[in-house]
Amino acid sequence: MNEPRYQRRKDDRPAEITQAAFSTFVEKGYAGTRLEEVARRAGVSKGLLYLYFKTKEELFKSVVKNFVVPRLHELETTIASTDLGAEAFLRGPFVDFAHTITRSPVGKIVRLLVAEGPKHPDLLQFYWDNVVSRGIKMIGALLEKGVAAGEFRRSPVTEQPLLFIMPVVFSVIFRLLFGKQDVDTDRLIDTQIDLLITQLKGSTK
Amino acid sequence: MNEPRYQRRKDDRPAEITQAAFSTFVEKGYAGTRLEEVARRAGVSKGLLYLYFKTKEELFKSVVKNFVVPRLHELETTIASTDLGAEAFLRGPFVDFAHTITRSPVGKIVRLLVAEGPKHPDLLQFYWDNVVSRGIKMIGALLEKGVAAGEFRRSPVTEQPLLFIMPVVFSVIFRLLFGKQDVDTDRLIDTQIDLLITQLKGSTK
DNA sequence: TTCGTTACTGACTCATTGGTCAGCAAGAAT
DNA sequence: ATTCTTGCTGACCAATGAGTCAGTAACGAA
Repeated sequence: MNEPRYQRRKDDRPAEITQAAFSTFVEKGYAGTRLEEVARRAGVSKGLLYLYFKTKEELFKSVVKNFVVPRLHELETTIASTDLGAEAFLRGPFVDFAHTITRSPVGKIVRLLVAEGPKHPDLLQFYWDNVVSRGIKMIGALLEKGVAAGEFRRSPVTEQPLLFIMPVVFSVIFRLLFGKQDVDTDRLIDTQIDLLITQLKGSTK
Repeated sequence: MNEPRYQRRKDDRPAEITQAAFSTFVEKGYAGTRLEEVARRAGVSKGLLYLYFKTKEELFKSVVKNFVVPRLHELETTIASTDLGAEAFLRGPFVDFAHTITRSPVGKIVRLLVAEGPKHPDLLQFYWDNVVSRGIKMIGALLEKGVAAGEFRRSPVTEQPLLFIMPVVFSVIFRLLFGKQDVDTDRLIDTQIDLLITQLKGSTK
C-alpha cells in the first residue's frame, strides 16, 4: 500500500555516492564539502555514506579514481590506436585534449589535488602511479616513435616529456584562479607545443 | 620585584604575528593552522591576534603581502639596475631566481594560494594585481628591451611572457607534490628558458 | 505469512576551533 | 605616589560537522 521509503540497491550506491561527491567537491572544494550534502544529493542518508566509505578521504580517493584516471585512459587508448604521426598527434588530439581538460570539471579535481595532496600522501602516491607517471611514459613513448620515424631529432626535449604536460597543468590551475582576467590559455598551450615541435624538428647541429 | 608578565610592544606585534603565521601556514596549510598555535609561536595570547587582524583570512593576506610580494620586488629592482642584456639576464639572475624560489618556503605559500584562492576572491585579486600582473609586465618589458637592442626578434613568444613564468610556477607546485619522485625541476626550467631564447634568437623567416 | 538478514535511517555525540569580551596590569602622565 | 590609558590576557561561547549506532524496514527465503 505505502510506497517503500527507500530501496535497497547495494550495487549502485557506491557509484551514485561517488558521482554526488564529485559534483560537490568540484563546487565546494574539499574542506567546504559537507558529507550531509553529498548524502542529500545522492538521495541517501549520511549514515549510509559510512557504510561504503570509511572516511571523507576515502570518498575523495574514489572520486579521483573514477573521474580523473579514466580521462588519461582515453588518451592512452587514442594514442595506441591512432595512425597519425607523432607531430600530427601532438598538434591534433593532444592539443584538443589539453584545451578540453582546461575547461572541464575534471580540471577542478586537479586543483583539489594540489590543495589537498600534502595532507594525503597515499593519494598523491596513487596519483603519481596512475596519472603522472603514466602520462610521462605516454608522451615519452610518443616522442620515441617520432624519433624512430625520423620525424624528430633527439634533444633535451625528447628527454623531458614534462615539457608537454606542463602547459596543460599550468593552464588548468591558472584558469581556475585567474579565469576572469581573460588570459588566453589555449594560445599558451598552442605556442608551447609549437615551440617544442619546432625544436624537435630543427636540424641536428 | 616580579618580572612583568608581558611587555607592550604595539609596533612590533603585527610583524611578529605575521612571521609566526607564515611558518605555521607553511607547515600546516591554511585549514590546518590553528590560530591558537600562531599565537603561541608569536608569544602572545590568542585574543591579541584579533586586535591586529580581524580574521584568519586577514592574517593570511598579511603573510602574502609581506613574504611573497617583496620577492617579486627584489627581482624588479635587480632588473631595473642590471646592465646585463636581456638574454644574459634571463639565463643568469632570472634562472637563479627560479631555482631558488622552487625550494623556498615562499613556494609553499604559492601552493596555499592555489588551494585557498577560490575561497578568497579579493586575495586572488590582490595577488593578481601585485604579483602576477606585475610579473608579466616585468618579463614583457625585458623582452621588449631585447627586441629594441636587436637581441631578439618578435614572435608569439614576445607576446606571451607567461611562457617564462609557467615553468617557475609549475616547478614550485610539482616539487611540493612529487618532490620525493626526484624530478629534476631545475633542468626543466633550464630547458624551457633555453628553448624560448633559441626561438627568440632564430632568424626571421 | 512469517521469519531472518541486512541495507538503510537519522538523531545523537563529541572534539574542534574561530571568534568574543570583561577584566587585568604595564607603563605613561601628572 | 596616584591616576589614567590601553595593550594584553585567557576563560568562554557558539557553531560546525565528522563520525556513530541503536533501531527500522525492505525483501528474499522458507
